[in-house]
Amino acid sequence: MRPSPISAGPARGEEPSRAALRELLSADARHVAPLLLGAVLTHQGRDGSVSVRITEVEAYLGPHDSLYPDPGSHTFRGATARNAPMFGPAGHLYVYFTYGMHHCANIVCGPEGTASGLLLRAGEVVAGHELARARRPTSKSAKDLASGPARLAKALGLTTADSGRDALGAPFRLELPQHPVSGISAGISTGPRVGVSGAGGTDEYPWRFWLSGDPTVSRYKAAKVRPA
DNA sequence: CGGTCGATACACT
DNA sequence: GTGTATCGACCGT
Repeated sequence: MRPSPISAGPARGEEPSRAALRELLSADARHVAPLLLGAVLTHQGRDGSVSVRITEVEAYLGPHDSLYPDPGSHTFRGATARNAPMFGPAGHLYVYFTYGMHHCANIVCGPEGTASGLLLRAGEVVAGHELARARRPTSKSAKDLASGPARLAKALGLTTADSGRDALGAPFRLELPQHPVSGISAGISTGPRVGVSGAGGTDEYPWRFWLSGDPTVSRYKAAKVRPA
């Protein structure tokens, strides 16, 4: 068996359509973001299937691929056991646990090793409402089912057990929208990231992307400032 | 609808 | 030991 070629391209032997999708995701996260908006992520769990149309994402950059360091990124201080999937190939999931109770999911982007990705901040449940509702009994309306990063992860049934798994293959599926070529970036807004304080949380870094006017997009809240 | 606050356990220093 | 890429309950408007 020959050693694998030195190439940042898709894995050998991958089905062409999946390889093409992975190639698209292997671009800079800030360029991938508009492609992911409107895309549908499906998770087929043992208890059923839920599909979410992604309406809001945030780019997090790796320690070496950006013009500026990104202290808001989990990869800012290098690889750890938790963030290892971020250093892997594009299209895989990085799921982390935070605040003692919430899971949040990212799609890894960029060439392998750059450790950047897109946090899935909000979406609209487009299939599997009953299961999503069962997973999130506290949601008051359909639009609340995945309107927030932890809500989205919960609705899709994602946990840290899914971190590192390929979002482009079973039991997952990722379908990009058929954007008219002329309107790829139409209806997309950008702004500062949510909940990131200090550098990377200001509008120097407008790395939050959402579908303009979409009702599932979370309202902007400035990073919490603690009293002196 | 908007602001405040407590809960919770894990990763990392 | 410290801080967290958040949520939901509660309260006032």
